[in-house]
Amino acid sequence: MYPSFRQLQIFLALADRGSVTEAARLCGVTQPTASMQLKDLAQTMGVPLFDVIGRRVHLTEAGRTLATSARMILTEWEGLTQHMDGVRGLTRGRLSIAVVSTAKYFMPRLLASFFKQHPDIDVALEVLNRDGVVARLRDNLDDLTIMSMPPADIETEQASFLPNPLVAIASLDHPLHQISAIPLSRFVEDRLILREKGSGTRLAIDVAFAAAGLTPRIRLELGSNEAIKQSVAGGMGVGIVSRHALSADSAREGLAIPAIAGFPIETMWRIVFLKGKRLSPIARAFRDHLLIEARTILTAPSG
Amino acid sequence: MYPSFRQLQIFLALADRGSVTEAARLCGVTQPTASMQLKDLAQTMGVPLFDVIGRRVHLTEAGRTLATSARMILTEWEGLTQHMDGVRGLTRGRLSIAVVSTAKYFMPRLLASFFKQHPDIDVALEVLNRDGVVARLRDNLDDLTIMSMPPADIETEQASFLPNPLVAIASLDHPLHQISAIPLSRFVEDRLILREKGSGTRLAIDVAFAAAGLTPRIRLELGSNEAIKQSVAGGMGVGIVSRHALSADSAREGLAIPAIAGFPIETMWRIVFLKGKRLSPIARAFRDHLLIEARTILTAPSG
DNA sequence: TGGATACATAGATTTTAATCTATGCATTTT
DNA sequence: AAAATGCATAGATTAAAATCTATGTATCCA
Repeated sequence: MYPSFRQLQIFLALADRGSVTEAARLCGVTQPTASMQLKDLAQTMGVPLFDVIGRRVHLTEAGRTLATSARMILTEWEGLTQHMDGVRGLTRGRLSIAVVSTAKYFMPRLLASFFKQHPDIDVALEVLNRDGVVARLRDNLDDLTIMSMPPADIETEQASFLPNPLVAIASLDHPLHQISAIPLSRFVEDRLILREKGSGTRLAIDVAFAAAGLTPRIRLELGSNEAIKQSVAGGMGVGIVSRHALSADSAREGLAIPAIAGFPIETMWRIVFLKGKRLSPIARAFRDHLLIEARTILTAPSG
Repeated sequence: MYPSFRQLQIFLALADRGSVTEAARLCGVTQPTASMQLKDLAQTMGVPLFDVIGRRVHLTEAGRTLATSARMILTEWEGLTQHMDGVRGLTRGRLSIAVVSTAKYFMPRLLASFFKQHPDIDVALEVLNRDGVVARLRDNLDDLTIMSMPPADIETEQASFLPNPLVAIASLDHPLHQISAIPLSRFVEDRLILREKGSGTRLAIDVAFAAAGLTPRIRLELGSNEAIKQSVAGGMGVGIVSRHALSADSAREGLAIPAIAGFPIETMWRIVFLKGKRLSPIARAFRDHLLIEARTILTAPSG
């Protein structure tokens, strides 16, 4: 029913060279082997592919047709294996990552350094809030996902690669700054400006407060860190964001970080993927890149 | 190094159905067999092609790439086998024939009746003088050749399918017509108008004359039967042509056939091909057609 | 007419391919 | 928790694939 790729290869060699012996040599087999394979192939096709007149081999019409198809098939396979070699060798391929919104502040720099090492790789970076990322994780839509609060109801493999401290922020003129060591109980007297439920930041905050036996009172629930910073700087209240959401000189943004007991809330950025998933070589390379380089790159002068 | 077509087939089934068990059923094998084949294929590629999360199968990026190539390869093969089935079933294909120039008078009718039975067949009909046909025969450029005088220095297979009588012709007012039984010796007193050396007609004439211990004296040597007929009708002398070159009513062309001893020179139209050549199914069909139908068709009212 | 060349076949061997049944393990559903 | 579903592995069997050496036969060339 089907030929073997080897048979096609030998047949193509025959078509090119016009000689069974030559074809055999080209394919690294003995002449009888090639002869046999060609015979089998002809039988598979059910039509004579060539005839031998004297010591010369002539392809039949059917043989020429087969040669064309065989060439196409082997070329296709050749291209595919080269592509796969590239993937294995990390010179090309596609890397798809879903990250939680706060990660957008540092992922670009990590990606940039990865690009330098693997210039031909395509990266698709999906930025969503935690719920969105978890949904993609569940459906196995990405090579890797990045978040701080992996879901407990899905079996995953995880690797931490960077601290993700959540800090309290207040406007520069907020009364909180007059106190030097602020107890958490004092802090929660204010109603807070926080990320929405469904965000990782919010989940971490809720978990931390619950552990202290407290529930935060919410003034404003916002879908973006920028919106929170703007609101806090505008004097609408105190908030909590990841330190990564703040620039190195937060005062310039009109924000200060009061020293509050229990802060920063220490979480970690994690690489997360479904348990049992076999990472592609590229994904593995990127994971290793994060594990090894994240601290270095993000504490360098430019970061 | 190479996969098997079967593996590609199973993998495509997997890609379509998203389940190993389904793919196995589709390909008519047990689940473990499919599982094994897929594993082998992945190993051949050197890259994971899919991962199993829970009871769901997800193709990897590499898997999708392979699926595309596999689909192309199997489609190509599918098309090819259909084509070959057509060739085997004589519904399509190409038939290449080289015929000696005199055969052009009757080949069209034989081809027409063959077309009726095999309408999708392409025919390439090459018309040359005998030397040209022999050259093509030697190089095995055609499925079949048609001639009366096969070369003796090439080993060929032959089959006669039709008489090819060579007749003497003279103009209607030629003095030869006053004689009732013309001896050959009288005939050769005239200088003759004949086909060129290298034509089959000429060769047959030379052979026949040599057998009678005579050599024809040549007045005019022409490359076409039509030219000979015109010259003879114009009174330039007597000639010899195949009866096939004459219409049923030769008088209308200004020609008569004097009754000369030794005429007509009886030769046969032959199907000729190199010994050892394996005829394509179409060529075989056409050969059979000639052997069976030639007399019938050419003696029918229209011929 | 030898000698060289080229394809085919025969016979044998070794490998590997393809497949099965049985079973294990994880996940999903009831 | 039990039943059902789905993939993987183990172990075994059978088939056939791929290959070799040796040999036969036809052809071409000098």
